[in-house]
Amino acid sequence: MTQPTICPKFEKAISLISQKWTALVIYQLLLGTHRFNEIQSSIGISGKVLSDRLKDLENQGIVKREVIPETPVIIEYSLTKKGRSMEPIIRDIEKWSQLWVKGETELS
Amino acid sequence: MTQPTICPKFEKAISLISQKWTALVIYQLLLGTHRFNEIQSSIGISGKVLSDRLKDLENQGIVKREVIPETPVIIEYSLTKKGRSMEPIIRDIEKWSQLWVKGETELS
DNA sequence: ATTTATTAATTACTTTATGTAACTTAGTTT
DNA sequence: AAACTAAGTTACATAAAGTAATTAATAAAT
Repeated sequence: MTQPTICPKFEKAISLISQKWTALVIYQLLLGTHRFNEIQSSIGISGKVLSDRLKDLENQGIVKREVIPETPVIIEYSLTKKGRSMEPIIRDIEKWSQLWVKGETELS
Repeated sequence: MTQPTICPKFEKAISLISQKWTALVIYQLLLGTHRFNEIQSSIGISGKVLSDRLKDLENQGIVKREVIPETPVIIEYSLTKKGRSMEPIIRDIEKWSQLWVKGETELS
């Protein structure tokens, strides 16, 4: 009995959004271009992990890293077209959370 | 300068789907009721982690665990209404993956 | 000219999560 | 009785994430 194997593309996508912080980074960048420290303080991620995530996302073509040769140098992160195409996923999670997730003060 | 803090409900939802295996378990249960070993072999998760995930999902009211008093006992897992309400999220990920994720053999 | 500050990281170390494989419990077939 | 199956659990190993100090490059302050 052969198992109906899961589509590798779907699996890749799932492992992307199942990686801690990835969805929140994308959520933040959906609001517009941000600098490293801005992302860090807005979502509360450590520098180490943010650095890792941004590299991953850049390698996957989801985030664009731009060096602005001001003094001192400014590094801007933004979503590519592929990155922006994930907006519906994030919005669905947002909608679902408002309908189904209990807030901190709500009982049962 | 106060950071616009992220909605706690949204954060909860994000941390739910950002947990490894959670989305794949839900994906599998969207196909219908399954037993422990069926889920295990269909998505390739270890017994230990599947056990953890099912407990979490049950506590959050996303999965229902039903003991069928056959001999030997059968334990069936299925989605609750809340669980089924996550279908759009999963389907969006599925759609996105087909459009944007490169398969194994595809170059660049 | 040296000290101090800032940004975008990196490094070393700790804690938490996940993976692996053997074991358990209860009932079942040989 | 020995072996099998389902649904886990346990002990141990590896990987991922968290924390805090450090670095490199440049600027501003003393």
